[in-house]
Amino acid sequence: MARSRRSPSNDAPARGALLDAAETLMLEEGYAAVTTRRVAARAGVNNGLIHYYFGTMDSMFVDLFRRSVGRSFAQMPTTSSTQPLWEMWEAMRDFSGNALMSEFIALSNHRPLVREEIASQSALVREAHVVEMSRVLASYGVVEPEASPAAIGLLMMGTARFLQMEAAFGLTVGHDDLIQVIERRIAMLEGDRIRTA
Amino acid sequence: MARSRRSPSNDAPARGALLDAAETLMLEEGYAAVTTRRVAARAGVNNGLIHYYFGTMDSMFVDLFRRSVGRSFAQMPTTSSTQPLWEMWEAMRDFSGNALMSEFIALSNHRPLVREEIASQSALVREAHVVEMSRVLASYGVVEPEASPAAIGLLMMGTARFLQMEAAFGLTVGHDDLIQVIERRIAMLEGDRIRTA
DNA sequence: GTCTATAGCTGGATAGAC
DNA sequence: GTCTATCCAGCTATAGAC
Repeated sequence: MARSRRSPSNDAPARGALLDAAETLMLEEGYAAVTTRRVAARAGVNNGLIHYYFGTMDSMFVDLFRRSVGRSFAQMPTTSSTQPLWEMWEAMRDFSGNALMSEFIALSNHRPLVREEIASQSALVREAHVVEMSRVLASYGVVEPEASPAAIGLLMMGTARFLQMEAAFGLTVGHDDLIQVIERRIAMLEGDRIRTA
Repeated sequence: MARSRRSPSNDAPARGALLDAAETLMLEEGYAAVTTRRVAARAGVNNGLIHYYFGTMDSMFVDLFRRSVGRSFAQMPTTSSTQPLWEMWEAMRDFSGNALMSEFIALSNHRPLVREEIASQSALVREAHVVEMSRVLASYGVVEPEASPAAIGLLMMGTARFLQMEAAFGLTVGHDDLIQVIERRIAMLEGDRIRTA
């Protein structure tokens, strides 16, 4: 397949390096540290290149967010999983994108473009979650209305995020208790977690 | 009681006006909008005054956070509440400090002083929550280990925060479902919510 | 206490050489 | 594509007049 010659190219090494640098900075020092100069320095290129590839910083943030969402989608448990609930729960808990997401949310407060992107992408992600959760619960014979698939998904997601956020501040009181409550429920449906690794 | 003459005074009108202005800016446009110039402009004073009262911006953020935590403490359900769980749940849900808290968390990522302050204050707040929750559950005869007081508190808090965050992006799928799940549990212990107003 | 003025820095963005 | 050089805006913080 012949390489198209449109400029600027979408898969140039420097472009990816810039996104990587921006993501690392965002995780390590917060979004306020993501400036043209610092991103470029970490990527080992000149800051002018950011505008060459992305136009504006707004646009770079949007591209970075899209890349991150794409990854989390690719990581979602497949239909053929043997323990889909366990896998969802683990994905929600250890997904390092949680920290990144917190930064994007704060960022969206003063960058309308980022805000719109988060809103639309999040709606898609949640829709996919609900579809998957409904399928899984139906297969286990769980019926409403004790808790709808959407509610269960929200509960797991909210808990995972909150625990992670607290832990980042050294707060862990009650964490193990809450994790056990949730995992006991999961185990009732699909048994103890089978370690694959 | 004679007014002490230490300078700068802690209850000067300008000082409070500056904190109010900073809080409003933080909520409306995110912490990045909280600069000396913008805060001073909104408070209707000169930006030099910020350094006069607080020294540095770091220090101003810490003072602002303390004030906010103090308020949320004052708002906590009292021991004599007739429906303490309902009141806690409502305080967790509509407390506008939730939005402010998100900003402080993001801010803490690159301001060590703010980070330490949040960590220590949050530990105190959670401790108070657990004590209160234990007392309430014990009075209802709820026993462990189905769910410890700390776990229940975490679950409510995490859910309240997550729902509010999602709602800020226009995401409300499954929210009513989840709220009902939680409120049904509360109602099992202390009956339907009695409207006081 | 509150102001003006300013020093000194860092940021986003662009023009143009290579 | 990648660089150097540069413009202009906005920031924190301080000095000193009132």
